[in-house]
Amino acid sequence: MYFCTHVILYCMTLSEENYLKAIYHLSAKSGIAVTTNDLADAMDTKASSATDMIKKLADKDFVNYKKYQGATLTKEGRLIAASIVRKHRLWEVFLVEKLNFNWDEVHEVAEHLEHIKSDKLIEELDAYLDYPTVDPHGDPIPDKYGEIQAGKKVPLSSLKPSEKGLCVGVKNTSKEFLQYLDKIEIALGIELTIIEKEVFDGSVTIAYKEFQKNISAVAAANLYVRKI
Amino acid sequence: MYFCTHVILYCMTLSEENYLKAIYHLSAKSGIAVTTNDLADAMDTKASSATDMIKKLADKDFVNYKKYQGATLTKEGRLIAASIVRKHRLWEVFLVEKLNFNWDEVHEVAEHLEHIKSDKLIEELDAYLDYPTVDPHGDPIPDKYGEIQAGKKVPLSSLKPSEKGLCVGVKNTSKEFLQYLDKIEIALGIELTIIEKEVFDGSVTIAYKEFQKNISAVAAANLYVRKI
DNA sequence: TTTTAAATTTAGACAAATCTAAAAATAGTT
DNA sequence: AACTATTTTTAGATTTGTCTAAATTTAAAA
Ligand SMILES: [Mn+2]
Ligand SMILES: [Mn+2]
Ligand SMILES: [Mn+2]
Ligand SMILES: [Mn+2]
Repeated sequence: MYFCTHVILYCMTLSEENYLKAIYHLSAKSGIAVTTNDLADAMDTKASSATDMIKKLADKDFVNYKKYQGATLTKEGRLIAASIVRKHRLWEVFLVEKLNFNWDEVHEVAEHLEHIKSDKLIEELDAYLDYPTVDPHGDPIPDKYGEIQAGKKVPLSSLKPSEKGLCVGVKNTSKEFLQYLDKIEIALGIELTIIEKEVFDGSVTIAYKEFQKNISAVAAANLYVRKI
Repeated sequence: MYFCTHVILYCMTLSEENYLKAIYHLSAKSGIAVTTNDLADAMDTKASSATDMIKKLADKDFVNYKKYQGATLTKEGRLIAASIVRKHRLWEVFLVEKLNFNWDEVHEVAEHLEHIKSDKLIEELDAYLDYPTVDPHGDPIPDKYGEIQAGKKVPLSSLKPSEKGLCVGVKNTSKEFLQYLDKIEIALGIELTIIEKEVFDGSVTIAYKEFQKNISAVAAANLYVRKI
C-alpha cells in the first residue's frame, strides 16, 4: 500500500504540481491565504497566469478560492503538495548520500525528479535511504501521510551568549550561502556555542570544532539550530 | 566532462525527445528511413502529428527529411536519442539492482526518468551501478558517446538441436512474457540447450538448470541467446 | 468621504502539441 | 498508361499555459 494512490489518480500536470507546491510553501511561511502576486512571484510568472491556475486548482478542489481573497490549500491539495515536497527531499538525500552531489547542487535536479509518479519508486527509495527525516539542508521530509514531525528549530541569531545549538538547517538555500558555510566549515550536525553578539551590527561570534569565528547577522539569521 | 553537454543545451521538449527516441528504435530495426505512419503508430498518435514533429525536428537538424520520403536521424539526432536510451536503461538497472523492482515493472517508470536532464546525475549513476553494459532485459546500454558494443544475440528459435545458448535478452518486453519467463524460471544469464524442435508447430524442448521443458515457437522467437 | 494607488481579474492573443477532414503525392494494379 | 488504394501532407480547430493590456475590485491616503 503506497502513498496517496487515490490522489495520484488525479494525474496532475507539471504546472499544476509546481503551483500547488508553491502555495504549500508560501502558506507555511505566512499562515494566511496566498495572494495572487506572491504566487506569481514565486512561480516567476505574471499575476494573470496565477489567477488562471488558482481557478483551475479550485475547480479540482485542491485549493479554496474566492475572488480577490487569495488561495488556501484544501486537505487534498495539502496532501498532494506534501507528497511532492517529500519526493523532492528524498531525492535530494539520494543525490548527496549515494551519488556524491554536494548540498548546493541537488536542488535543480530534485525539481525535476519530484514529478516522477510512482508510489513504489518513492517508497522503495525511502527504504533504501533508511527512512531519512531531514533532507541535506535540514528541512523535514513529510511522511507518506504528508505529516512532518517538526523539531522546533530556531535561527542561530535568536540564541544568547553562552547558549549552545545543534546546527539542523538553513533558511536561505542559495548556492552562495551553502558554499559560504562549506568554506567556514559549518555543516549540519555541528555544535555551536555563542561567544558574543555585537550590538551595533548584530554579528555573532561563535565557537565550533576548533574554530572561533564571527559571522554576520544575515548569516546568523539564516542558519537554524536546535538548542542543546 | 559529461555526456554531450553541447547537445543538451538545445533543451528539447518531452515530446521531441520521445519522437527522436522512437525514430532511433524504428530505424535501428529497419535500417531505412522511418515512415510517417510507423512513427505515428509507435508514438500512438496520428500521421498528421508525426509529420508536424518530423518537420520540427528537421528544422532543428536532428533528422533528415524530404517530403514523402520519411525521416532519418542526423549524427546529432542519433547522439541525443542514444543518450535518452542510455538514461532509460541505466535507470532500469538502478530500479532492479537497488530498489527491488522486478524486470517487468521498470519500463514505465524509466520512461519518465529518462527525461531528467543532468549530465552529472547520469554519470554518477553509471558509476554507482558500476558501469553496466546491459539493462535488466539484456538490451545494451549506449556509452556516453552513444556507442553500443553489440554482443551478437540471436533468437533461441534459430538454434538447432544440441546447440547451447546463454540467455542474454528478450525481444518482446511485455509484462505477460516477462512474467511467463519468471514462472518457468528462465532469467538472463541462464544456459539453455536445445533438445528437440517440433516440426509441426515450431515448439522447442530445452534443458536448463534442473528442468527440461517445451516452449512455444512464439516464446522461442522472443528470447535472445548468445551461442556458446 | 472622495480620490488615488495597488492588487486582482478579465479579455484577447500566442506557441506547442494534438486532432479531424480534406487535398496531394506515391505506390500498386489492371 | 490510367485508375485505384494507400500514404503523406495541409488546413483548420482545440487544449494548456502563458502573455499584454484593459477593466474591476480592494486598500490606502488625502
Ligand atoms: Mn530543494
Ligand atoms: Mn532541500
Ligand atoms: Mn524499457
Ligand atoms: Mn529495458
